[in-house]
Amino acid sequence: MNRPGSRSGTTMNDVAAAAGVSQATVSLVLNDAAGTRFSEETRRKVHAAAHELGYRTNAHAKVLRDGVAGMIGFVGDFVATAPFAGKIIEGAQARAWEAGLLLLTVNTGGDKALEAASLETMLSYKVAGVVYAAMYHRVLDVPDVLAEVPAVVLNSRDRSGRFPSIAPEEELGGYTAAKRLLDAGHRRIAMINIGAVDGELPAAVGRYAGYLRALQEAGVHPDPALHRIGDGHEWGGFDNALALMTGPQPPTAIFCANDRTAWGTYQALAQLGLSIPHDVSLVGFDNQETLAPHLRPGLTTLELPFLEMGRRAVERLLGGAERDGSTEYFECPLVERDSVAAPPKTTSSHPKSPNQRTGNA
Amino acid sequence: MNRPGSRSGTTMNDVAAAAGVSQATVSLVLNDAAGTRFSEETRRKVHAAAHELGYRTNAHAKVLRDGVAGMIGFVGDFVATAPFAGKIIEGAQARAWEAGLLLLTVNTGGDKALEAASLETMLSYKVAGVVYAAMYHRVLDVPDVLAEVPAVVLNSRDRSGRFPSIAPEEELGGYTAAKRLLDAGHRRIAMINIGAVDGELPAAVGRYAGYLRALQEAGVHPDPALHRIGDGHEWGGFDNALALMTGPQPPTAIFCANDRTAWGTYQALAQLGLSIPHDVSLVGFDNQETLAPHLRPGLTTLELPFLEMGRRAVERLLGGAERDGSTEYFECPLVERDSVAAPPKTTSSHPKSPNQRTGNA
DNA sequence: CCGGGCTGGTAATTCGTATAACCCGGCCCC
DNA sequence: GGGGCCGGGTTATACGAATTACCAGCCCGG
Repeated sequence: MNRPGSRSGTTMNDVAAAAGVSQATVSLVLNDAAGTRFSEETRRKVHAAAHELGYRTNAHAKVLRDGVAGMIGFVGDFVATAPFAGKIIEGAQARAWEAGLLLLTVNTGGDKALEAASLETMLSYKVAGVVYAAMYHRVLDVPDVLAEVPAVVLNSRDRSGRFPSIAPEEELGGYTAAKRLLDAGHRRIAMINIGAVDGELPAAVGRYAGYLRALQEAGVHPDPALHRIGDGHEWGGFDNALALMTGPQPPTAIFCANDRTAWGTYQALAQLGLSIPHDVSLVGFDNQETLAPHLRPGLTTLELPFLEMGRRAVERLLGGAERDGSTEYFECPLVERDSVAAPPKTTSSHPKSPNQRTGNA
Repeated sequence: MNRPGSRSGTTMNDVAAAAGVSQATVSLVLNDAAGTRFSEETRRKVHAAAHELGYRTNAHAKVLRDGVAGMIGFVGDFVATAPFAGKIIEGAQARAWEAGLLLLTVNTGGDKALEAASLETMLSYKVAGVVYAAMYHRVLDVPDVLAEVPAVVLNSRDRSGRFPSIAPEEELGGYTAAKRLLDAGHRRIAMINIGAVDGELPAAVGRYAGYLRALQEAGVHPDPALHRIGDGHEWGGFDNALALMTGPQPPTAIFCANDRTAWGTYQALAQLGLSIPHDVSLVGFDNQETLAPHLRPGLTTLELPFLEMGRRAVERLLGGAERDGSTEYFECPLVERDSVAAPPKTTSSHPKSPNQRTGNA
């Protein structure tokens, strides 16, 4: 009764006994090992016995012998919890499964002790690699222990440059957003940011840089008064939108550096009686699926390609330890909805264009 | 080079050699095995060597011997992806970790083949049990293979009654929601449901039943015209709210059977120029964290206790295979915000109450 | 009649850990 | 002075699967 493994289920020995062959034969037959020959009769008996007894291979025994496990560790700070980032896990898991691997996930909630302990456990399970994921894009310090195993940093960058990283291409995203508004004809384009542009938030810094580049490329001189720092939440959008639209020279379009900020902006514009996109055009960022498609009108925004990023993280892990520490950037595609239109013709305080259409109200 | 396990890291034998003792001694010392005696000197040497060499136990070898692994399987349909249900994983993981266990998670996305395959893999890893989770509360069929291992159904109920299940207490939730509105003084209380009440959606059926019970208990005769079936999304809320409020006898309060429906209702009411909670009071359901707290005004709603449910699922798994197939229901606490007030005094089309306050506009 | 090759399989070993069984020297006690 | 016992370890084995080396026939050619 105290014998370990007493409830371990059917083993190869049981199958061998039932089929009247040796354990080695069972192993070779079931694995269809190359370069071996067994009679059809024997194969049949083995398969029949295995099926009969409900044989299932003991993964631990296999790993112990082979030295490599069929699991990948996935540790994140709040990834499983973050409302929109579940996709990142989904992508990682999908790719892992294609390679026949399972994901060992831990959500540390920012607890460094838990993080360290779970990494230890993962390593003791001989995971084939570890994906170290962050809820939001930042520069972070990777635990040293990860040097012992293939590891990649996901949705962030490794400060030390030791590990390959995967992150969204923020600057291009900002550029795309601003360009979309420029292409629609806007010239006074505000941006409500989600953090300081001299801080450590690549999203805030990059998206702003892209916004500036687009403006300059279009020959529009950026007005500092049109760039405002929000908090990344509704209030940041609400307050800043209110301030912008009631200011001396209100913009005709606003680039909100994330969707929640955009939501706050919707609410502020509604309060002011301004319509989207007729009076003001809007572009968001994140394509938060519980939000962006459901706003009225639907929010045109940029999508964080979490699914692909998750996939790629595992892909890179599997591709061997290319210990190059390079960062791979993922483009954020523009998702068109209905929050962008041409600027209103009436508010044109700078009648620049000579051949202005004969405007009927 | 082809030797398996060549990169397997330090083993107990290495430690034993370094410390000048036998492998058994290392095992006994490191595990602090009861009933054994070793000199302090030996213990020190062993620990020193282990630390020196960076020894880490090989979990697979241990499991192989002991027969039971330190992992719990977690398979869900869309749980990892669903925006609000990440908490369910978080809770499960937290409880598992307290028991020193890791979660092996798979998100099947509804793919039955993937589900079967990953369950096989989990079982081959000798998981201590499996949590079978569903994105939304329903009655489902559990794969037979789960009978081989402790298993519990999470956020749904097992049709066969073989497995313990954990689900939210929908009826009480509906009752609480309606009672909150009754207590605020409302008598014409509508409900916009998220599905048919004769269907297989316990949330729709249960919440409606609770709503009815609260009304009847308060002596309010339910008006069938005030119960409407939506689709669970914004449009269901929008359309039905519009219909309700423009009907012959509009309600003074609406119970929306989920938060997204409530959001649609907000939008409809805004369009009609009605204010919440002054003109109409609202109660939602789900306490979706990306939505409910951010609406204006904040939505009073019922919270699905996912964190606790996740915890409890693992707890029940660990508590041994109480193969009782009973369902354990979790109460949904009311989360007060600002969408409920007393009914407007002016619209009282049924002057029932004799001592009506002298209403000033 | 002997050797070689082929067919169809088996015995033995390995992975890393836990643990039951055992062993040896010294001390105490009768 | 011998047996018991205790402190301080060691030896051996099992867990389940994969794999290498080997083995027993049998056939065929020279």
